[in-house]
Amino acid sequence: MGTALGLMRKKGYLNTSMRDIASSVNMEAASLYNHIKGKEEILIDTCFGLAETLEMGIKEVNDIYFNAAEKLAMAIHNHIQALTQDLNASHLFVHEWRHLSDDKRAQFIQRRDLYEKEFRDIVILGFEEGEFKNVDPKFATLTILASLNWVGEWYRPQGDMEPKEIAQKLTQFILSGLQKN
Amino acid sequence: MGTALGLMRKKGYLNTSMRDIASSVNMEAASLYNHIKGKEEILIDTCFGLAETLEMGIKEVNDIYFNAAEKLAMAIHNHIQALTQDLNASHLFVHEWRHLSDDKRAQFIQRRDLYEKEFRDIVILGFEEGEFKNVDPKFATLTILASLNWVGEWYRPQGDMEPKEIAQKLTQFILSGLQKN
DNA sequence: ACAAAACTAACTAACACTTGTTAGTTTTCC
DNA sequence: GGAAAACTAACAAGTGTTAGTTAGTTTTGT
Repeated sequence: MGTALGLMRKKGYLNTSMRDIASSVNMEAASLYNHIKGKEEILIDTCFGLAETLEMGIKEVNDIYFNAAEKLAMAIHNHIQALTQDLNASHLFVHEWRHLSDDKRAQFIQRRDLYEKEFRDIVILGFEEGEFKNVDPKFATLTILASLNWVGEWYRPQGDMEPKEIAQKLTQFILSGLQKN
Repeated sequence: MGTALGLMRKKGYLNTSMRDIASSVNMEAASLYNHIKGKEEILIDTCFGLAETLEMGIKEVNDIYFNAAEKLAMAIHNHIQALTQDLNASHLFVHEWRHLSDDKRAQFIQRRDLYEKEFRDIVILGFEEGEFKNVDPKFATLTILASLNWVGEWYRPQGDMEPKEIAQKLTQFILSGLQKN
């Protein structure tokens, strides 16, 4: 069902009809119901699937590293890997989760907040180590995640920057900023 | 028509029907057409209105300051002021412009790219001055703008951080990052 | 000043179309 | 032969928008 995700990224979830999806695979809309329960299943599976990948990524980070700078670098790397691996899925994850039904949306937000907290803990750890500045952790985390999630908007697989390089530059940027010294 | 923007922010542009908008102001859908040409006009006016505000903001920056660090600080400040001034409009500007009709969307993207270029020129200027690192300007600009635009997602007018303070922290973060030294 | 005309902004009703989904039927494949 | 997967047809609801009308207000001409 990858082509459905492509359509949804291009036209938006709400703007993509079951008939659109069907005709993109030379079918009738009704036939899709032999494979999925309904339109929302696509959104649910995609959003929660990527959520799981990201959660595994951040768990791995905490298992391996001990200091904040290394943790952050690997967390960023894993996040970018997950996002760039399927841009169509990323789009649904970053933008279209709003259109999940009420209960699913609540679940999604909860998991998202938990993931955010893992990042925030790294920022806090860095301060406790004396390595990071005494910034507002919530503010810093939101700003970091904004930068990461936006990568899905401009990254192109055949472009001149690979995910690994993007992650590395982002880490550099987030750790030491734009200014010299 | 501010309540229409509120609905569109809450439910999404496509998910907000003319009947929704009408009943939020105790009217019939047809009556709205005495005031606006159609649903898209709301999206057009909002997206291009905010675009104009932002363009004026960046023009002002270039009129007043000469060095890159000051320019960047004021550009960030103006951007945050514009976005936080009307969160409903910001949401349409950041997320829903995709649903503009083809020609309007093309115009919008063009102006957006131009605005992006103004930011990029500041980054480049900073390098030429010897004040900024030799980063990839396109990458840096996209990352910066991602951080700025995301503010609309978490900023709350009655919250504990004012736009001015947000802009200041963002500038600090972008210029010198998270790490000490 | 006052009737006539024009304008504003609301209404009801309807049009033509699209939406996600279901039921029932036929085809395909092993 | 029987399950999997396609089909046709239809449903009930919702979509943006237009037409035609009506009441109340404002502008105009004499």
